Amino acid sequence: MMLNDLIRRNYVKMFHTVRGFFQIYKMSCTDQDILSQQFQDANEVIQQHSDGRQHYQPEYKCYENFNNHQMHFRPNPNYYSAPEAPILSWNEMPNWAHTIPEGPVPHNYTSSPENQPVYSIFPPPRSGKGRKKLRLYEYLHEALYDTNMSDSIQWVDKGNGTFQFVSKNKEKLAERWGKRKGNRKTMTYQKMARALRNYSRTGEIIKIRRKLTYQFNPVVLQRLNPAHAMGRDTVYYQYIPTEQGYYNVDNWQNTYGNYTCETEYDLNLSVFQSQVPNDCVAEPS
DNA sequence: GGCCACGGGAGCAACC
DNA sequence: CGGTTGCTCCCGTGGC
Repeated sequence: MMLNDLIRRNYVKMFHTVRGFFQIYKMSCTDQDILSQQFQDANEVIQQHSDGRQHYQPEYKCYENFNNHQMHFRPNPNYYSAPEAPILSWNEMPNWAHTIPEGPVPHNYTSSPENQPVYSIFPPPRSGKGRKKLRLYEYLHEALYDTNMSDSIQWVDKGNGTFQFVSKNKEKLAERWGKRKGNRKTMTYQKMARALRNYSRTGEIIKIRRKLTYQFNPVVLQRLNPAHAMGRDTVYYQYIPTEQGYYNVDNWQNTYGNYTCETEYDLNLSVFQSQVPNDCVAEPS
């Protein structure tokens, strides 16, 4: 293999990796300055490891456009203050998913002998101001991907976000939740379930008519699970307690609360906008 | 009778 | 400093 080919491949691979990191990171980063700085750092790494990059069209063209655009992010006021996705075209967009583990990537996810090591690409949770507290549904979603918790909570249907508590160990999960929140008193399943029932009002999670079984709002699921949301034709169905079976995501908001797709529209738009490439030409900003 | 679901309502702490 | 949010805690009721 020619040395040039080797360098080129490594350069392209690095580029895809950084781009992938950026896509995930921009959805969770609350600070535009940090985002810009992180990406600049990544750029420096790329530049340090690529010589004669001018020979590597069209990747370099994409990189150049991407670099230019990250200076023109506009804050999205509707969601996490995430910067709007740069309108770019990525020919190999789905490839970057290989650099990111399947499933959710919680901040504090740790590797263990049972599960594969996972690289945390999210910024660590900020203590104090500027960082929202862990929500119960986030914790449950995290637990569903933690093999150590599989004796307490399990997916019934991962595709539509249906999960079930294991009767025998549900109290254990509740206790862990209480400890995680730093509660003085011991959390019980009953109290945790009360909080879950509150989610029915907002539509984030609904109770379905099966013992100890609940279902995530598809939009919530999508947000918690960005790696799954990208590059796939994901169709979510809603379980309707009236024996009508599963409903499409479009009908969710008609039945449950005020947690509508519109709430997350900008996020979803930015996710999908940046994954439908045709060429490497960026729109003028 | 035990388990689970449901919901009202008060309270609390962090955040805005 | 008051309002809001997201639980937390307790309780009564009802279905299976």
